[in-house]
Amino acid sequence: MIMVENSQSSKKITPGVPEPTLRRMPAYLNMAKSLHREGITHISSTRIARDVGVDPTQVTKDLAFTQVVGKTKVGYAVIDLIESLQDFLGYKKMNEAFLIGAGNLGKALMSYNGFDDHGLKIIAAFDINPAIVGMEVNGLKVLHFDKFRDLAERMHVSVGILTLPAESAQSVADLLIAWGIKGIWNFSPQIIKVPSHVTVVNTSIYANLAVLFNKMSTLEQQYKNNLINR
Amino acid sequence: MIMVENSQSSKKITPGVPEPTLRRMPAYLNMAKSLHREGITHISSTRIARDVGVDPTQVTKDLAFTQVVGKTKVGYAVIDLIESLQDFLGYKKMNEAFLIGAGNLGKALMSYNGFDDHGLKIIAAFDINPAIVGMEVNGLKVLHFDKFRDLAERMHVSVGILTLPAESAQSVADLLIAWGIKGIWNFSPQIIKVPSHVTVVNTSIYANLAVLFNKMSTLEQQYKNNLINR
DNA sequence: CAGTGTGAAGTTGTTCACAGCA
DNA sequence: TGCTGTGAACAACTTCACACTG
Repeated sequence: MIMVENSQSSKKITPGVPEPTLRRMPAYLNMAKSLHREGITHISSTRIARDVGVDPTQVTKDLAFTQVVGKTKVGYAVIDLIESLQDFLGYKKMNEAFLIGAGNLGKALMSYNGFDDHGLKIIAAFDINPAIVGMEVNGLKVLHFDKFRDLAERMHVSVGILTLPAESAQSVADLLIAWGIKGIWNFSPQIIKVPSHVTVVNTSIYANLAVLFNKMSTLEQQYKNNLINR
Repeated sequence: MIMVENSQSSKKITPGVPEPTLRRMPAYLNMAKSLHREGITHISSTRIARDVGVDPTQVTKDLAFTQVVGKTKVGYAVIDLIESLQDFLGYKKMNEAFLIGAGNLGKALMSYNGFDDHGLKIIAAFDINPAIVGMEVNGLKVLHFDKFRDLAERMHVSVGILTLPAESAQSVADLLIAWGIKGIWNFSPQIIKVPSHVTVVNTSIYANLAVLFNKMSTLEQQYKNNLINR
């Protein structure tokens, strides 16, 4: 048995799970859950692959990260899969979050009840707009951002959700980091920079639109070319 | 001047723009816009790179897709950049969209006024929940999904936005496609499958959470290891 | 033989190195 | 010198091929 311990000079210690893998996992989990509801107990990576639309080997390799083991011929036990994935994705321990910017998107996230089962709990929301401060959304009152420091010191919150305009994203992020936040979920189009001990995930709505439009027009173009070329 | 026309047998006609590139472009645009507001007229890829947090060469290569040309020593003209990017990203022509599923997220997207400048206009919203049908959100009435077919036939809508539960995502997508939609923006955790002439972009909120949590705990782990190893 | 698991090959995207320019 | 632009090296991710297992 060969085991390479990458103990080269401090460049990269943990290889980490590939991001594409992480992005696929919720889809596997979702599928496993619906199979479970249907009473199906076992599933092969081949079938997961077909239903989710990726390569079977990919599924196998992805699942290997969760340390679930499949039985040859039978496949994976659906319950094991659900457990392993939930565990791996960190849906079991609760991460408490502050949300900054209670505009449309912010309010939507506050109203979103699906987070509870996915390891995230928004425990306070902030804004600076007087028209918004004081509003109650889904049982959560929107506080003035002034109060942030106070609360951040008392409660040990790990995640900051930024649903605010691009202009203020970086400066608010800096404050969050100074006050001890470990992860930032950034919904603004401004890509923010953070020190290496902090994690950011950028979920820009416009990035997705960009991909959608571009692919649509590429396809259209391709279709036109085909018509001409034949 | 060399110009390679990839006219090899019909395997891939258009190479297409790399998806990561597309995802970065809105950030460049955002930056260019804020420079423009500050009255800055020229910017180098080196500086864009530093501010956005990617490699300078990457920026150059990304921008090359938009056909914008930079001047040596000076950089790119900010106005050109804005124009080229907006054009490239398809923010100039309007794509009309139907939104299906007017729950929290659906309503949030309906209230989101930023789409107008980004080439997307939601012209109708549908649901089947009687408690939601008939509501008015941001000047748009939520219709019963029954009405969809009728409207889809009359109006030539290109984009469908799915903000509905995983269970119904695939079946609704199939209907949309049958009725002529060209692109689907899927917010449900169910990865949906479509014929090759239709584009899908999956924007699962949980996929992002998964990445955030995993990276956070990897970092934490790494930090602990370092403490021990030294 | 239908399925897992894995090393090797292939593909895509990123970073490096450097030529050319003002 | 500071910058664009590009071909070549590199790294990450995906797909292929196949050994193994019940």
